[in-house]
Amino acid sequence: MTANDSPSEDGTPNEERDQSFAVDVEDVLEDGMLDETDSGSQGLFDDLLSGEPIFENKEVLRPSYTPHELPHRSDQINKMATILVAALRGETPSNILIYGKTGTGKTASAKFVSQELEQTSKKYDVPCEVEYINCEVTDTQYRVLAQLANKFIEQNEAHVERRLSDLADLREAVEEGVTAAEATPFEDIGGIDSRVDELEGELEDMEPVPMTGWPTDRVYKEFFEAVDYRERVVVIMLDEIDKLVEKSGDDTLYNLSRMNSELDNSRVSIMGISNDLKFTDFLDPRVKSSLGEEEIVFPPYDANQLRDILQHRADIAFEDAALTDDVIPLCAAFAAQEHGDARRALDLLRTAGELAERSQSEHVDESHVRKAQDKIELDRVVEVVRTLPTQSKLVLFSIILLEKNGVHNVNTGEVFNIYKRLCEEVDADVLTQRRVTDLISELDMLGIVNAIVVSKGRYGRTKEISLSVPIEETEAVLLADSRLSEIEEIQPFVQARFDN
DNA sequence: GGTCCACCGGAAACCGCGGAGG
DNA sequence: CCTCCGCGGTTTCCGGTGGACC
Repeated sequence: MTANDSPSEDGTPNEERDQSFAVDVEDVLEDGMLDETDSGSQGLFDDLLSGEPIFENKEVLRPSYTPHELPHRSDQINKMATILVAALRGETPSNILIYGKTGTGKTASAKFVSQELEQTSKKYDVPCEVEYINCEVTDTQYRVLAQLANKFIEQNEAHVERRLSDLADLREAVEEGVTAAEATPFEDIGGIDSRVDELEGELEDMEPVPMTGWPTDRVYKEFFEAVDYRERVVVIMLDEIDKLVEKSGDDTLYNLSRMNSELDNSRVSIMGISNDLKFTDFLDPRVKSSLGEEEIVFPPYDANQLRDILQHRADIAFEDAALTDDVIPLCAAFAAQEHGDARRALDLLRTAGELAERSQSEHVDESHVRKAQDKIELDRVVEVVRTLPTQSKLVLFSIILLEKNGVHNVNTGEVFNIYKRLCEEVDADVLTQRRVTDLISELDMLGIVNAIVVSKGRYGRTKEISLSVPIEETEAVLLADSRLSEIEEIQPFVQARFDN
């Protein structure tokens, strides 16, 4: 449905704000209930606000939420920690490559570990930083480098400004009579001033990299210098790293992985996160070996593990006793069928809760979960159909027209005839039957239609095609396409053909 | 058993397009 | 700037096929 529900792993850093916001909403809910009993007047929203609230904090169920505990991932987390602890000793940690399908907790675990790492580094005052980049959003070498460069330039600026204010304090102290030599390495105020000038000069040089326009090697140089500006260990987290390689090759990774040999002050370590287990096949062997020094695999969750995860989050997300007992096992079972995707399971649970809320029932029960499953499935289909290429839409529409006229298990020939006529109607070029059979097979792969080859003996051999999605909704989506919306007159034609 | 329908699906050629490279 | 190459989508060509019917 909306963009919010799309399964993107965007790392929006405003969870805390969202949570506090969610709490405010709950407060409003309470107030609303009181007001209603007082005044007795029924406004538009009063109905919706009345009744028991089901959610206590819905944000916990959203994909962007980073949990503080990740059940069944302690092995992976510990392994990451044992590798990254080198950073806290000032050594370079090995590069890490993390594999796992969507919704197996890769990003969440990695973010959790990096938060811990940064906190610990502050505690012991070891300079160590983690930079997160989502390569699906930042998908070219230039953008990756520019983003990193700007992050570090910004930090360096802050660092220099801090030093400047320290020096200003010091200058004051010296003027008040403390001998400079006692407190500082500077001999007198003149020494401090010249150091201030020096730093201000450096500050001048730190300009951010523009989002476009520079040659890539200049951006690289800029990034390199920003990182090497002072002593530290930097962990670069590249999420969806397979997307980056797919779209812009392995140059970026090559450059990043050989940086260490040229850096004087700092150390860089790369942490790649990939959905695709085989993506290293496309890499330069040198990059492959340096990047995959350590590999961590995140296997899909099974139904029991999913149940733990859901239980864990549901405790926070829902009001006490808002869920009936079978809700969580059912969500877990559904999601386990879908390759153990935890995000999917959480989505299901949240949608079930929303449906319950909307229908104003006091509990979330099994029926809501089933409805939620249907709704998510429908949303998926709508999305797939909506983004289909025009030719495929025409083919699908032909099948729908036939189906609507009571022809089930249509064969390729019939579909092709209708399709041809449709093409004339909307002024699209007509593809060959050969090609149309391929399109039908694609629709089959997407689960929109079901096509099996059957032999009708004497009367040939063909695909029997039947629709496997709800007719009305799908048709509505197709008609929403500007090119297909003009079709209306085709109905009599199908009828005529059918009469033959 | 042979025929033959009506399409399947592999192979290869073709065609426009965009991007790398001269 | 032009040229060439690779690529995805498409067309052309064609051999293949399971089983109802003769």
